[in-house]
This record gives sequence, structure tokens and C-alpha cells, in this order.
Amino acid sequence: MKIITWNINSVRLRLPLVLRLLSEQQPDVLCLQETKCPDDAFPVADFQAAGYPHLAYRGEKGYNGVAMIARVPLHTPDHILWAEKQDCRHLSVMLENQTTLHNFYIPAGGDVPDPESNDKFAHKLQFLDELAEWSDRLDASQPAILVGDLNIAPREDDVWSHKQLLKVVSHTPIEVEALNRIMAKGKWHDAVREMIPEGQLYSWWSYRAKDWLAADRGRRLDHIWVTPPLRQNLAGAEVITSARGWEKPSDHAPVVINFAF
DNA sequence: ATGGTTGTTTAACAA
Repeated sequence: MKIITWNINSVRLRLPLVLRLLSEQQPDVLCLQETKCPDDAFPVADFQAAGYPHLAYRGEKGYNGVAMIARVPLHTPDHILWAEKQDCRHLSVMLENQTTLHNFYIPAGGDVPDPESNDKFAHKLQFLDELAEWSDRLDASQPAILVGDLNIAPREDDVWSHKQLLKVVSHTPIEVEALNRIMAKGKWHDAVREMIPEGQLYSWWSYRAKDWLAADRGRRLDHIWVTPPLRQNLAGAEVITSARGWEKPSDHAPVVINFAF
């Protein structure tokens, strides 16, 4: 089974890129974030025609939005509301093999890494607090997968310069420690880093760079986690960096996980 | 030290 996560930054504008990824990669499930698409405008027929009849989506006008595009059935779509907002930032389904799949879009958090002066950063930290409490209550003996744009690059080799990003939202100690506290409980394991344990690894490159590839000032903001029962089934991970260079790209690249079932 | 780009929706706002 192959699952891909991708922050698409408008599913309607980038529909041709999504269809290209489905065709080239043939994932069983593609999880999208930042669809920026109300549910009544989701391009259902295009995905069905591409061989992906099973869809789950929660969108809103202009911002946020999460979706799953699958060639396998997606049962009991559900969601949780986080940090006292109605944002479409979470979507979960049950797969045929009784594995729960969670798709998250964690708030970016604005520019200033101070919750006192920046409401958006306070919102991000509250979201992370609630994610920690929710993870504590999770039955990790059951197979579950968590994917999405978590908007945090936790490791020094998840960013182009650890030192230069210490005060940049996405790599500040307060966010990184919040994420690491969740991981330290042993409920979730970083599946991508279990498959690719060493070296620089990024999934996002800013639009503002003149030449994103030459500068290569990336960050690993997109993640795939699994509960302990699935660790033994991990069979490879990959960032499709080339997709960042496609025509009219998202600023995020797709992240792939393969399971040996 | 600063500005740099993109998408949605139309002058900001979010990322």
C-alpha cells in the first residue's frame, strides 16, 4: 500500500498536477492539504475519471481544507475541531485493513514566534497542545497512520540551516519541543525518518527564492507517522522533489510512504 | 538588514 501526502495550495488551480501525480505514482490514497475548495466545488468527476472513485473532503472558501483521494474504500469519514475554531484542518477515515488514517493541516503560525503578540502562533501552540492530549488518549495498539503538513521541521537536518532558522516559525525550540514531546510518548513514530534516517531532507521550498533548487533552502514540514503495530510493515519512503519543479507548482513536494501490504 | 512569491478574492490576508 502506498500513501502520499501533499500540501497542494489550491486543488482547483493545481488539478492537472494532482492528476499527474496520481498517474505517475499510483498511490492507494493521496492526502491533500490547503485545498482552498468548498465541498460543493470539489472536482469529484475528474478524480473518478482518473480511477480514484473513493473521496473524502472537508473544505472551506479561500483557506485551509483537507481531502483524501483513493482507489480503495474510505470508511466512516470523521473529523475533530481543534483550538476552538471551525477550520477544516483534520479528516480521518478507516481503511479496509482496519487502519485509521488521519490527515492534518496544522496552522502555520504567522511570522512572529511569540504567542503573546501573535495570535496565529498562539493558535498553533494550542493546536499542538490538543494534539498531545489527543495522542495521549489514543489506543496505539491499533494500527494508525497520521500524515499532513505539520508546519514544523523538528530536526537539525530537516532545515537548510538550523542556526539561521532557530527564530523562524516552523523551527523554533518551543514548536520543536512540543512536537518532540508528542513523539516521546511512543504512540507515534516518524515513518519517513525510520526509512531515511540520515541526511538533509526537505518537503517545502519557499516561492520567494529566485531559484528554489539552486538555493535549496528547504524545510521538512510534511510528515508521516505510524503507531507501533505498523513499524514492521514500513517498506520505504520518498520525497517527490521533482514535483516542486513542475509548471505552476505548489511550494510543497509530495511525501510518499510504502507499506509491505 | 531587508525583501522576496503565490492564491484567494478584490485590498487585504494567509502562507
